[in-house]
Amino acid sequence: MFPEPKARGRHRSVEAEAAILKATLYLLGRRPLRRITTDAIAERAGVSKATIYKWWPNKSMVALDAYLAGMTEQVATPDTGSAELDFTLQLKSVTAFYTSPLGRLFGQFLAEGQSDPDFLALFRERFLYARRDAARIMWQRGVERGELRDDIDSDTVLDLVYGPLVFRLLAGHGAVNDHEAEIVISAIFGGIRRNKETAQKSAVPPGRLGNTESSDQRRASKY
Amino acid sequence: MFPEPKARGRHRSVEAEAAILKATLYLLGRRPLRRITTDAIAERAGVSKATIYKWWPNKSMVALDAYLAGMTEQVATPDTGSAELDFTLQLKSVTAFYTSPLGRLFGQFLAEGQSDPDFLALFRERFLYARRDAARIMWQRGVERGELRDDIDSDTVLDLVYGPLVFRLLAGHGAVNDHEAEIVISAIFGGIRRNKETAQKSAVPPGRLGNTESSDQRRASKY
DNA sequence: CCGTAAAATGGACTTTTCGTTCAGTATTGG
DNA sequence: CCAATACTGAACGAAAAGTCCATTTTACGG
Repeated sequence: MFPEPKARGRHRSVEAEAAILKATLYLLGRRPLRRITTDAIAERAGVSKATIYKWWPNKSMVALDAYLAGMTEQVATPDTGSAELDFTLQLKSVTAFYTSPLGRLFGQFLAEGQSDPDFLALFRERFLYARRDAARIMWQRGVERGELRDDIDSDTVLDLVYGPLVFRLLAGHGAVNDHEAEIVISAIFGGIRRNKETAQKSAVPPGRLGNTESSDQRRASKY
Repeated sequence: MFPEPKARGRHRSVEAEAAILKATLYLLGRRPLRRITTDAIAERAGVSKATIYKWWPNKSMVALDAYLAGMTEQVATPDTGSAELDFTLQLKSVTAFYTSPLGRLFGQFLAEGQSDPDFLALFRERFLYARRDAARIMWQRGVERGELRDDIDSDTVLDLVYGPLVFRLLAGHGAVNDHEAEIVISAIFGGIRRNKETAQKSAVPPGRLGNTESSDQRRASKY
């Protein structure tokens, strides 16, 4: 728990560790994790490859450490008094991060995890759950204020909120931006079923069918 | 368009192609795509590796072909007269498929696509969009019957429906099964905002807060 | 019916990357 | 000083990707 400068022999080089993480982040900003080699990290960090393997089991773990270290909490957890507004701001903040060079790593890590269960578990523990705990607070506040249903599990809600844009981020269909974040949140909060409330709000006459071809990043539909 | 046995030289071996796809499917059922080698496919198919590389650019493409060929339309597109029921049945069907040996490949392909944009694009074209078009029909029917909001883009709806469970499938948090499918659909259709309708339906007294620890596959929350 | 060009295949080859090893050197506490 | 620990640099073997060339199969023109 305490800092222990009591080790017997030569101490671990903090410069080397910092250089490794920095070099890793640099490379991760330029190409996917999969196409980065341990040799490249070692060379750019000015460090022997053996030093890297002494402290990390593989490059995925180096990348995860670099990610966590380089991420100085870039995502907001707003508290405006309105749960829907909180979630909208939060999801906009998240989409902005996930489409940034550093944030794109999220998809890389999930990809890596598909063939490495241990890594995936670590990613959940050290990144995903921390984020989800923060977002859960927003849900709790909304429930306590009586704005939100109290019969839905908060984990379900988090997946409803983040799932759609994570899906888009990974599959690459559809845009991931502020506008889409707003649409997703408003749909989730109001539901997609037609009822009195939405029927009143709807600006589109009932005769007009959906499929309005609004999303620019979509191919031509067959229907 | 027509079968053309008119090629000049030696003909492509249909046995070899079939053997390659079959061997690939066999291996994909046993370990993740990432950990399957082209040599292993070639050996099991009784075929030279060069033959594989002659017809496919890499093993991901072989896997995609094997996937599409081996998938005899295992997912239903129900038409019960109720959009919510249709989507519930459909999502149950999808989760069953995605948790099956063959269906797990969905995540593998998305993972592969994170470091290979061309492959990801092809995956969208040849798999994702076909599935989405089928599901879109269900949405259209619901809109035409007046059950569903006509001011929401169908692509948004598809991401709302599939995104949450795709997210769970890839990140490995939370369960992916019939029960969760029901919960997701009912939440999406009704919305998560508390209103008269949900307040009536709620079996939980307003005084009791959420976070009921219902999901078994969740770690202990910090809150 | 035969020779030839075109195309496909098989086996060996090269290249890349990973992860390890090891001998030598550097640094630190006791 | 010495015992312990860390870092370097280079080399190594294994695994996997991808390529090359000799061989085989086929259609076509004569």
